[in-house]
Amino acid sequence: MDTEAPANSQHPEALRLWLRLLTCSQLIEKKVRSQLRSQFETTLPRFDLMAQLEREPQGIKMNELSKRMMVTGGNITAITDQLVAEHLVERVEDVKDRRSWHIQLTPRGRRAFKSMAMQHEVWIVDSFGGLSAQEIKSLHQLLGKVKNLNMESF
Amino acid sequence: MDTEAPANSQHPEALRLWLRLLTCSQLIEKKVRSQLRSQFETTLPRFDLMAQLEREPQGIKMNELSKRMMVTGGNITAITDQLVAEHLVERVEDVKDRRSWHIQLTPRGRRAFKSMAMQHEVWIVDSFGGLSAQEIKSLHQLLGKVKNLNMESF
DNA sequence: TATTGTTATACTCTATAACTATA
DNA sequence: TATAGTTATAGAGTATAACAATA
Repeated sequence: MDTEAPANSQHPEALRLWLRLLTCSQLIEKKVRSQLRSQFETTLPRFDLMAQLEREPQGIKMNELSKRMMVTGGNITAITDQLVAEHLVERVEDVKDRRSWHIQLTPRGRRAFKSMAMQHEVWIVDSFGGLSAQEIKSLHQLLGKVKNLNMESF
Repeated sequence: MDTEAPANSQHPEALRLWLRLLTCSQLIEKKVRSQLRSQFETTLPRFDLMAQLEREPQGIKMNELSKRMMVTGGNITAITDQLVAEHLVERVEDVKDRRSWHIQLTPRGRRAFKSMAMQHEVWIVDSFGGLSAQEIKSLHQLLGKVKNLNMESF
């Protein structure tokens, strides 16, 4: 694997970078989870699923949700069941393939998501509030490289 | 909260940055967790706890482990119990305060950690393998700002 | 046969709160 | 009273594998 790396030069730096990346995402994630719970009585995976649907009004198949959220299918069924029970999303039949569904936000789900998303945006903007527009851009770009590197093996 | 931010200018950028940060840490974390399980039959919190101890030969109190790992005390007890059962760490009495312990790696735990850490380093170096030393440094520095911003409110 | 989604299940991870013992 | 750690418990989050229906 690791043979091209210049002998033990940037290894400790990579480790420190990983620890810091993990700390950052944990700090923000904990904040988002606890706020979603206390303010909206919901969870991050449920919010994520609704966020996916909001961008695709025609709906998304279970399969595709599973890929995008990087979890296995059984979990998508469980989250969807909950949201259906609360009338926030619905399963719409696929006329061409009777095995699959298009999951869509209901009008109520759309309204609920909008009000959550507004607050969510405030939490996130706060989390990066000390960075300049340029710094945000740099971070985004650098993390783009990291993402591509690690998506390949996925 | 959000009043100083230049009106709706960098909000979408902050959101996109957060999604990308989360994706990156999830990709790497999934890889590390699954490798720790398949190669060493252990978990990330157990590895983390041992990593903390490795840097402090005199041992660390439960309390302090709880802060560093950002989880509540009951969980530290549970992880420690497991590692004690496998003779990888030990609880050493504190002569000055009979309520507390110093948790230390045993010699066996030290050996076990060393062999895991070598592999772990390879996984992490791979995860950032496409970045130059300069890019790693920039990322580390930018994430330092993010960390400080979000540690305050912690 | 392969694929879509479901069901059943088990385990990890975590927080909360009540508790014991020391300080 | 306050603090260090433990115990008990509940719920989130996830993966695996067997399954039914359809392709």
